[in-house]
Amino acid sequence: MKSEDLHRLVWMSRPLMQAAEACVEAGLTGTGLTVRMRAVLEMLHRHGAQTVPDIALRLDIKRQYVQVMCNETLASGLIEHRANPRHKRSPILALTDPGRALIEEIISKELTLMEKMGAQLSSDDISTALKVVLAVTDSLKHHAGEQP
Amino acid sequence: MKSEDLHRLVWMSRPLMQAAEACVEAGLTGTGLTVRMRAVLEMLHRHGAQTVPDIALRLDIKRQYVQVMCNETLASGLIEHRANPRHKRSPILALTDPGRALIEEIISKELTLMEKMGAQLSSDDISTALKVVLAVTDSLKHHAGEQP
DNA sequence: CAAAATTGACATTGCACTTGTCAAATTGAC
DNA sequence: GTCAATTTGACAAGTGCAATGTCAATTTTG
Repeated sequence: MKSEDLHRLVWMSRPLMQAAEACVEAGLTGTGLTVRMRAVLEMLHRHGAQTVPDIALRLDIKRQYVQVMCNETLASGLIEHRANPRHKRSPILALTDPGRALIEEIISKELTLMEKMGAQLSSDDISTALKVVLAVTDSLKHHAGEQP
Repeated sequence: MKSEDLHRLVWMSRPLMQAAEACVEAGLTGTGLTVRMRAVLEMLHRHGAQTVPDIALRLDIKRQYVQVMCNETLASGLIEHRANPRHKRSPILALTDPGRALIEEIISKELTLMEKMGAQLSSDDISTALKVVLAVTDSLKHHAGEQP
């Protein structure tokens, strides 16, 4: 039945996330990257150069922690400071060439894995699943927002 | 495209989980229950009376932590010890009447919420999404298991 | 029966993130 | 332009979930 399936789907999110993070972590061995650093690189790759508070907004975690993540990544030389015309105190973070090469390689490797994993699933089913998950996440967020 | 959708789906697991846990937590206010205690009650409700190590296996977390969760729940009177014929040292945990009533009420409330949220989604889409998520979780687990 | 495994209890630790605070810099209202 | 409010980076402390390590009691197995 519909509600039971939805309930099961929602409660699968934790095992799914754990399995996903374990895989990502496994794919990172040898790169010297941590999962946190990967997240920073991906944000800059997907949404372009931006400041620490921008990333914090997108990841929905506190800017203080994102600062730590970014400082780590800066130390690795995979991202760098750029002058921010809109705010002298808050530099824009941008991928360096090695950083861009690395995150593109990582994402490409992950996509290859996704291809293998999705081999026995239809395109339609996958896009349906994505649609449902996006909708449910949105509903849950709105509901939790009203609740308190 | 297929792999990109799958990639996005996998990375939605964290936001989905966070939204879900926030909603569950919100639904628990007033019951005096914590999310951990709810998990214990649900295990006993779904899979019947069982021991701490059994629950740990099902939740895939270490028995030592499950022990703590269960001791908390025991203190609340929502579950109780039963003699274990197979192991004197390891009592079987069972729902008390208040415990059963409470977890059934909570799950029923959650299902009602799922009904509302799933109103604009088709039954087929939801069961497809569940199928995909289960398959992907399984694939990821197997992949991570081979990797090291 | 002796050795190995299971279990509950307790202590310690790690991790991911939050919260709080400060000072410097920036922005906005007037 | 001036001054209060906001933003930002840096640092310190705290929180919650869970892993890890260990011990003694018990149980299972060879």
